[in-house]
Amino acid sequence: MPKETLQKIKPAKRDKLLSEAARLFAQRGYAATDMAELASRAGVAKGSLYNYFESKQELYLYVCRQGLELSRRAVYGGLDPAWDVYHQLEHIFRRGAAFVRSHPEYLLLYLNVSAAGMEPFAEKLSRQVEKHTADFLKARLAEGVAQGLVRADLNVNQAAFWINGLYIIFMASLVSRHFQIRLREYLEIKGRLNMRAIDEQLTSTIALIHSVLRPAAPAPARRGRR
Amino acid sequence: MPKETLQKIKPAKRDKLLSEAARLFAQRGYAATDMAELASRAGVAKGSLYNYFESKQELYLYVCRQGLELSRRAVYGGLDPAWDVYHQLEHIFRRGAAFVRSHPEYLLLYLNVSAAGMEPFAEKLSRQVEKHTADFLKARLAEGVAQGLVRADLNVNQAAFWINGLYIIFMASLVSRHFQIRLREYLEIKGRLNMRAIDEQLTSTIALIHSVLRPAAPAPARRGRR
Amino acid sequence: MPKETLQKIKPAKRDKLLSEAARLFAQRGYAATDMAELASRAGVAKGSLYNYFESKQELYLYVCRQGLELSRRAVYGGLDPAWDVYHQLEHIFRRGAAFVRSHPEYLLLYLNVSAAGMEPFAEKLSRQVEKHTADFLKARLAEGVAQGLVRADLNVNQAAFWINGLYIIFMASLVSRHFQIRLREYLEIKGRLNMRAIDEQLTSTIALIHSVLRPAAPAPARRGRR
Amino acid sequence: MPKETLQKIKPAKRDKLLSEAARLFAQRGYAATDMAELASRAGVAKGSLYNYFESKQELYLYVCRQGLELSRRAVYGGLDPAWDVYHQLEHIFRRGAAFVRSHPEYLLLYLNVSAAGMEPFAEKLSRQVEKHTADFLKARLAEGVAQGLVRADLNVNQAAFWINGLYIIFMASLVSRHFQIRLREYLEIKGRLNMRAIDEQLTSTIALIHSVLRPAAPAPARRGRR
DNA sequence: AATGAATGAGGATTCATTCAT
DNA sequence: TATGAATGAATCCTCATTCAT
Repeated sequence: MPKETLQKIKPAKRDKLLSEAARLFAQRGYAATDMAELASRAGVAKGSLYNYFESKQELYLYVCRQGLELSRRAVYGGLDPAWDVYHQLEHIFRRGAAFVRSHPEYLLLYLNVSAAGMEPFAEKLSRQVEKHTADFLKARLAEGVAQGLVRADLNVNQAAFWINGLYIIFMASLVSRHFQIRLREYLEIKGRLNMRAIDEQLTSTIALIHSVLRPAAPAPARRGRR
Repeated sequence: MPKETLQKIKPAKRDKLLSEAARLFAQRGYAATDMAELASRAGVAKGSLYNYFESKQELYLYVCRQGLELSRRAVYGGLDPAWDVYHQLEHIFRRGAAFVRSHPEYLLLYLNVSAAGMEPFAEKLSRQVEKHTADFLKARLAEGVAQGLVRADLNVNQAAFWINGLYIIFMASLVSRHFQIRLREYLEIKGRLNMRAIDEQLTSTIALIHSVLRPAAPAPARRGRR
Repeated sequence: MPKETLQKIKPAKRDKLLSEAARLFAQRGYAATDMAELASRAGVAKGSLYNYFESKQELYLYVCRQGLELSRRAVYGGLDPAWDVYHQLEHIFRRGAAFVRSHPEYLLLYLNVSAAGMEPFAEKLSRQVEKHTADFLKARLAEGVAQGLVRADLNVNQAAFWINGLYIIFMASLVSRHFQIRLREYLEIKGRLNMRAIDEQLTSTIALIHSVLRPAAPAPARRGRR
Repeated sequence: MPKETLQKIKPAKRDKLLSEAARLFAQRGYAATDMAELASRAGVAKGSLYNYFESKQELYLYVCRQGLELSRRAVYGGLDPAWDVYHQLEHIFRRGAAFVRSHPEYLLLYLNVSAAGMEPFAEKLSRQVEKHTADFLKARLAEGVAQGLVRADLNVNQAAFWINGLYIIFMASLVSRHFQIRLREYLEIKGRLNMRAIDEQLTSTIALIHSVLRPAAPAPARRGRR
């Protein structure tokens, strides 16, 4: 979607441009981001932006898509298909949190697509963004069911839906001011939001998912477990 | 925070203004909302807006706070403190969904506070918004634990955190284009998002919460525990 | 020129209004003075201003004229026609300085008539303002000449012109920020502008005028003076 | 202080802009000057003004400073340091009058700095404006004293102060409506203000200065004093 | 291909004045 | 007569985009 010119410039320049764009859009939001400021931060002439992209919108879309790509690579990279559902889920949550901490801009961009006035972007991005994770989660859950690791009566789609829901809320709590404040209010954290608190919360969320997915304890042996 | 003049105008006019403001801000977002258009939609002169509010910001804040108030009344109204946790939770989810369906604007405003560039608003609104629900959920859960209706080993704060997280994601799915698309993707809904689908999802989310909170059930011996 | 209504209100109220108007117009200038703020400072409803005056312009003119009246009374009051030119001139300079110090607003209004964009006001005020002083000075100088106190070859009109010029510059130095800065630069005053410095300057200005008006020393006795 | 962009445009365009700005600001005053109108008069887009200057204020300051520069060059240009005080003073008065007649806008801008509400500009401009002339006048007078051309008992600072005062009033009479009216009133000029009248007045003002500065003249014994 | 000056629609806010109460 | 809410023209400034160099 960007012009071919974008491919012709030095990769370092392109990367600088795209990462500054991601940072700025994430920080200010789409409307409040100034193309002139973006150009100057990226060390590029204002006019050049329009040599690379048709418009601010196109640039924004491209940055979002690229962020999605990066996020995916970071989160799904190193994932071994041989692992069981639980292992894979935990991997995703932990890698996701790590990536979001080092690159908050991409999650902020994601959250922004649900903001008011961003519908045109949602139309173009949302399905593409969600499909991958939805398919992945559903597949893992189905496998889990098949392997007897997951309750057989689970509604796989719904489970994927709320597992991802928890993921979103959790990640949002790491980057969005609002969700940070919310987290602190719920968890009654007074001082700084330290990594330990986050980690505990992460662990507990994963445990929650486990406890819901796990097949009901075998009927005859209800006693004596744990 | 609004000027006193706001209190002196005819309630019908004020209500019209505030509801149009909520609608417009929710639809377009803060930055993209034009005060002139708002004025004309509200049937008021542009200058009059500034007789009522110091600035666009103040108006926005007021509309958000008012939306919060309305939402609370709608959601918590009719709630009987004698009900048990599960009943109360279900009431809130169902009333919440109903209110959000009839007044999507207020949830959209809520979602917007977490958007990029809205940090100044988050600082002023978020705690105020979240505290009420957080306190309510924690109190109900604690009661539930005391009554033996909820697992004794539950971390109440964390539980409140993710219950509300599910609530947010669910409600967002009713109003935000992005979350609608996401819902349809996860639940594989092809046609229109009908009320039945929503209701099923609601029911299943409530069931999920039940299943997590419920004490591990020693089937034969429900009596006599604790 | 103001509406009759102005005469019907309580004198205290009217005085308050006019003095606040003078202060505000003097401080901010015509354009930057806000009728609403003026009303509120004067303890009067905004609408009432328009019951008393047709327009901001009319109010401004009235305030200027009233200031002129007050200034005159203050400056020319207590002046004894029996005094000689020099005595009368000194009286005027000293009374002028005293009045300007206690009511800077009126001199500021005067200075403002010469500002850009104030031509419509100049057309209506300037002659009226200047005529009185011009006539007075010329008459005194002519008398002085007739009495042999003033050089017979004096061009009375020109002398009146520059005597008043010195008066204006001097008084301006007491109230206008620009002329204050100028005074301090010329007189090399570092600290605060104290009353003594002002008084010295006043005395020296009067001496200057004396020295110019005084008839040339009698030819035969050039030696031995001073 | 202006943006670098200003230096990069065609000089003709820049000159046109600055001279139109000077004219308009001088005519209307700071507050009443409309940036849009200025732009259109200068044959420039509104937005371009903001490519050259941060704000209306900055533009105004720049125009004033530039006017000061031009005035100085016009007035002090062609002045021979070998001339005596009187010659130099006369040069300055005559050149000043000529410049003010051909470029009234700059003197109007100067006068405006002393208007109400212009204090922020006075703080930034006044000392800079006055220092040069003050220093010049004092230096010339001191030289005059040293050369025996000026009364030894002269208070140089005060003399410089009122000589410049007369200069200001005189020049103001050429450009400000108010001071024009005042001049006509004092000098009883009925018809148009012709150049002859101005010139006479100029000559007489210079004569006045001479008469005050000149050492008391012991006619027979000019030699041998001090 | 890169640059950055030029453009002008757009948008928040102010304020003199009007007018219904 | 007093009031102050209502009005909308006016004004500063921003910013995406274009285009000449």
